Amino acid sequence: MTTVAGLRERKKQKTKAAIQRAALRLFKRQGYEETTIEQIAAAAEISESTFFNYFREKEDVVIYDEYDPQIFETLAHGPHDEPLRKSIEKLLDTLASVFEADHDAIYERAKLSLEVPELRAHAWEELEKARDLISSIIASRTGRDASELDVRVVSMAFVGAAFEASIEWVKAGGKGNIVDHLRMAIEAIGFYSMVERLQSV
Amino acid sequence: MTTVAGLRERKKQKTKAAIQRAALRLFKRQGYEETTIEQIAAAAEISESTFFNYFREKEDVVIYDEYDPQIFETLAHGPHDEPLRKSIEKLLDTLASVFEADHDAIYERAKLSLEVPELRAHAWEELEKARDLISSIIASRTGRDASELDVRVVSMAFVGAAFEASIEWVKAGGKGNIVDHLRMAIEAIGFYSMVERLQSV
DNA sequence: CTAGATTTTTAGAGTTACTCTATTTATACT
DNA sequence: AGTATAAATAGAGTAACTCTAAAAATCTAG
Repeated sequence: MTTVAGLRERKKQKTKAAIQRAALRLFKRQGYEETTIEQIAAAAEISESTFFNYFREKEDVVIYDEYDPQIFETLAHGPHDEPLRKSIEKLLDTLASVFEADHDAIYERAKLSLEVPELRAHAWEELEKARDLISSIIASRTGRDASELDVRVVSMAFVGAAFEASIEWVKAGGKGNIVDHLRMAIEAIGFYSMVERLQSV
Repeated sequence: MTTVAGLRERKKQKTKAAIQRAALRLFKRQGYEETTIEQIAAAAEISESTFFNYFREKEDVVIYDEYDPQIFETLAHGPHDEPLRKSIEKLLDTLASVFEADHDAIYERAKLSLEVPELRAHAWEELEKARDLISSIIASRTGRDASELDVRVVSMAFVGAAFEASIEWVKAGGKGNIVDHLRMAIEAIGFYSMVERLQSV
């Protein structure tokens, strides 16, 4: 059935990546709002229709992250009985290596996401997905339900911390280690004791 | 100069409120995305151009909240030397009375803001304003700077808690007291001890 | 290798939110 | 009452999307 990864499938991935590259280049040169889909399509040598085959909307071309599945995997399918602190450390390591491997593109996308109001609003949506993921992890660690208010609130605090950390990183021009900011943010909210408190209820 | 509040000004407020009312009625009946500006304008008996005089974009008609200034006032200009817990309690009281006074309209708007993806993303933007406000309050109470990472992270946690609390409230169909949810959320993150920790640095 | 099935790309027409400019109408001030 | 100012409107234009139908590329079986 599937030939290792489907030749067709791989080609599609390449096209998608090419569109994103072309778009980001244009955004960097002339700004997000000033760049039209028409221009992106021309630069990527595809039709406008094809653009919308790959990305549901203009914003998606910035949001789309090929590494997301990898990070998701690390978080969702780690052993659920290891201490939370350890799982988080693993996550931070994964993040660090991803950021290192593709620093420039990630920075450009992060910068856009934070600076273009429209995109910033959208970025929040992504955070809600992250919150749900964290919630399910905390839930499985504490024997609570992921849908309970206090579990969600704690996850939200974590995700908010991550958001602020990335703002800090972008502010610093992508220099320095985002993971350090993240660690500091997690400290500031006392994340681990929040989770412990959940456990005892 | 200004005749008590400017007849012109009051008329504008009325028009704005009328447009919002017409829009919300249509949104409730046929959904947000299914309602066009043309329809709203017709229902409010104004031209499309006028709609855009009052609201920069369609989303604003849901986001716009006449009570915001009041809440802002309570938060920003309270005495900066009273204990934080007391300021927060004051805020919760203000919120409670606002919610009671205009329950239905507020509920409808909250429901829309959380259910329409486009609006939900926008709602986040509002939360960032709230975060900044909280940051400046915490800053003035702790002698820290509102722009520091840990101060922002703590404020973000608070705002995230408020967001989750309002989700809970909407989920419950607007029944029950949102302020109770909020209190519980603030407890869950250990907000007050977070702020104390900021103080001691 | 060829024919048919399937998937991908494309063209093009239509909708809607929003912008801009210019004109008309309503309100306030002397 | 007449003039300055502000608000409402018409109308033309742009760009992001949606939908439909057809063309082109790719895969699969015989």
